[in-house]
Amino acid sequence: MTSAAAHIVVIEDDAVTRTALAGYLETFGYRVTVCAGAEAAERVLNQESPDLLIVDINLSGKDGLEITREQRARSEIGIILLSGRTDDVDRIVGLELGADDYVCKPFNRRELLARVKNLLRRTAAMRQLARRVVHFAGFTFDTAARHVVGAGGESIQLTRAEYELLRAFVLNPGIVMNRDRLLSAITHRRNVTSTRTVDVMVKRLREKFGDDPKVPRIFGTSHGEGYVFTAPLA
Amino acid sequence: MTSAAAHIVVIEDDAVTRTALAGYLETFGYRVTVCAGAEAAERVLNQESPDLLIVDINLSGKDGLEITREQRARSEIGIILLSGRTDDVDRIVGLELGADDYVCKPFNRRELLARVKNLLRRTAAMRQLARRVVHFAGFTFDTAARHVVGAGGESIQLTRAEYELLRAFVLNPGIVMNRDRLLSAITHRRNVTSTRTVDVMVKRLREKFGDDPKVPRIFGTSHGEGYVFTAPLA
DNA sequence: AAAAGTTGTTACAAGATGTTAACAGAATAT
DNA sequence: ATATTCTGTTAACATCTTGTAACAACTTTT
Repeated sequence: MTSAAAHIVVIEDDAVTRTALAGYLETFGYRVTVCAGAEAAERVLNQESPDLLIVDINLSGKDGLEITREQRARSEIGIILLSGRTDDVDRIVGLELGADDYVCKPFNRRELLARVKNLLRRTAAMRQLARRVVHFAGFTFDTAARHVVGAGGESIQLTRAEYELLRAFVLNPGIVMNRDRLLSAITHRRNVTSTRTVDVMVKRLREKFGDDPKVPRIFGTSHGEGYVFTAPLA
Repeated sequence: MTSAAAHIVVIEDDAVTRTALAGYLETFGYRVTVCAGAEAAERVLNQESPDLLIVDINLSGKDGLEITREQRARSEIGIILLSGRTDDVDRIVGLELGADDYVCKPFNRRELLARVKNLLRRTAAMRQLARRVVHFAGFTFDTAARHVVGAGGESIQLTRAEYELLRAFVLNPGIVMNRDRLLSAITHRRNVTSTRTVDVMVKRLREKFGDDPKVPRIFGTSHGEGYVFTAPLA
């Protein structure tokens, strides 16, 4: 598995399937966001960069095929289509639009999980090959090398958790993230309860980046809500 | 897409299906090698590095699942299983062994083609890595000759285990691998107790490549999870 | 302004990794 | 065949990382 929990977005208008699917995937440590329709999903897809999309093909409004076409045009995100019908045409059209997989309902959960795992393994290589370097507040953050260089060229060493946290921040600039979400980004253990861990990690990041908690330039506090990455990304 | 035609190996004991499939794929410009069984296929797989494997699950002798297991243990080649039966168990086992897809006979040719295309797109990034000679951090690693040359042209001698470990790293850049996985890459024993062996091997690799564990440029540590290859591949 | 709740900071214990040394078995040379 | 060298593994201990508790400082609400 890759380090941080993979983020899976489920777009499904049937509430029962939606909830069951999300619950099942969550027990395997994935971060799951559920959407009832294309509109809600697009907000998520525009703000974040999920790793995998599971889409019902028969949605009211914009359907699964349309979503597949749009997403594939702009990203290499993994796409699994769900369908109630065993319809050859739908399946072939979906696959030809670039969906990676097509699963018919009622589907076997274990099978879907295996497909999710395999597809995440495939897309992980692609995601990592696209080396991303981010600049902010004079720092240079190489996400692939897990490495930060300061304004003066000095190397800043990050621990694993600090790296994951910083990555979560720069992937979601300007978005307030609550502690649960940040925690799921930095921890690999399942049975963790304390969200105060996040506070401590943020403090440690602030220390390494010289950010004053009273006047934060990079890691802002949103009282009662969580933290935000506020530095301009260059 | 890569410039050269993708190479697809079809392993299928039914001559009719085999020929039809090969002919169909060839009309789309793929290079296709057909094999009636596992033995013939292994000769091809050992000599060349095909891009995709289409395997019938019910072969006499070594079956498709066994082939899947073996191939997945040593490469990231794309694998599509074919089956005459609509058997949930077979399908799930196949997928859990790491097969990328599972298609039931009689299959729709157009559907299979779409799946082949999609899978080749996914594995393209990985095939890029499977090159014989890899450059990183000033070193040149010839995977076939098991030989490394440093920036100054000096030869760096690797032991078998070190070579296997380095190979596992280079094939999975930027992906955190846990000790079990790394261990299975360097050892072929079954009854392994301690995974600390990996730590020692990583230390020795770091020594030979001049990588400081406190500021790792090549072999990164992911606390609580494992190790990552973080050097940019050129 | 006091109360309630939230966040910042510090210190510490548990857990994980880095490193060295030692050793048995495998490979190689004599 | 025997001696020698090399390799992979294990154990032990030093060092680093991480999660948590406790309390101080701060913010919001009443």
